[in-house]
Amino acid sequence: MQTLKHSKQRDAILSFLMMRKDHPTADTIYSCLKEENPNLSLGTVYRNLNVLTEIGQIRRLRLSDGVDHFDGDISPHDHFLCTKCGQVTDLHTGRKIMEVSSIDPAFDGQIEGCFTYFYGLCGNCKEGKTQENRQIPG
Amino acid sequence: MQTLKHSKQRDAILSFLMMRKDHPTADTIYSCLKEENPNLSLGTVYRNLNVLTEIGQIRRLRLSDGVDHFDGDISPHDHFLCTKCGQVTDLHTGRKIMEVSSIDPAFDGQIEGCFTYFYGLCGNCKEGKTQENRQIPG
DNA sequence: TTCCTTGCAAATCGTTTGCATAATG
DNA sequence: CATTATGCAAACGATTTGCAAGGAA
Repeated sequence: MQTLKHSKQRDAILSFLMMRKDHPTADTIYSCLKEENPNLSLGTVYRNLNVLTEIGQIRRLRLSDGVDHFDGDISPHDHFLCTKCGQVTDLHTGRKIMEVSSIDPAFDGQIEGCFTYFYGLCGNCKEGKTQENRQIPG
Repeated sequence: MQTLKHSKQRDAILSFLMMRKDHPTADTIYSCLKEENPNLSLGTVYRNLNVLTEIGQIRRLRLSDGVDHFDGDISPHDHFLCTKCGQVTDLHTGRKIMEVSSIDPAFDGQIEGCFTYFYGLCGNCKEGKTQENRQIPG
């Protein structure tokens, strides 16, 4: 990989992501940051999101809506997807990979980690407060 | 949802998926089935994959390559993604949702289930037998 | 006959890329 | 100065959609 040079755009994207508790898409990031820097281009946002993901400073989430979401919190945690409103929230669990009680003995690879996506109804939807925007988990 | 009518195309897609032990994309399904039915169209494949997913007869997997994969095995099982060659394989674990040792007490939703994606090196890549096709898990 | 499904092609949408210019080290 | 990053617009690839015709209940 080539050496990284400093860039204001990348800094802005990273700090924006670290501030948010949700998981915005490239387009959301672009719209928000464009307010402060009207010259910002969408391609730059995508390029930097890829760089930041590659160097492990952010996490890319592929969820059921088919659009990439990004998470500025790279600490180990899982995600919860509401099957009704589509909202994605952090979910901190005590799970560790070793707690998996048994792994298929036929598996001959080497596990480095895992991501778990929980699904169900979020607090609001449980009480029927939101409009439908159904997502099929996967 | 509207009533489903029988269709040869949907049947073919479903039985094709149930036969495969891997997780083909819409395009792979299309190419394979087109050999037997040259009139088949890609749009039909996509439409039926959506229907089958909605009625729960197949599972859609969104993995790190950004293309949808489909799984004809809807029994509870997880998946393993090789970070080197990008291959996706089934991984049967003894995990049950209750084994999660603790859930964030701030979470006020209702969990119905979860999917776990493991990542690491598959058996072949562990031994350096494959060509690189790096995937970033997410 | 009614309504769902198909094939085809065009449209959509998220993401990537080429290129000339600007910024960084 | 050498190299990476940017903005812009065009290109791309996966998926969806409109429409007229075909097939199932």
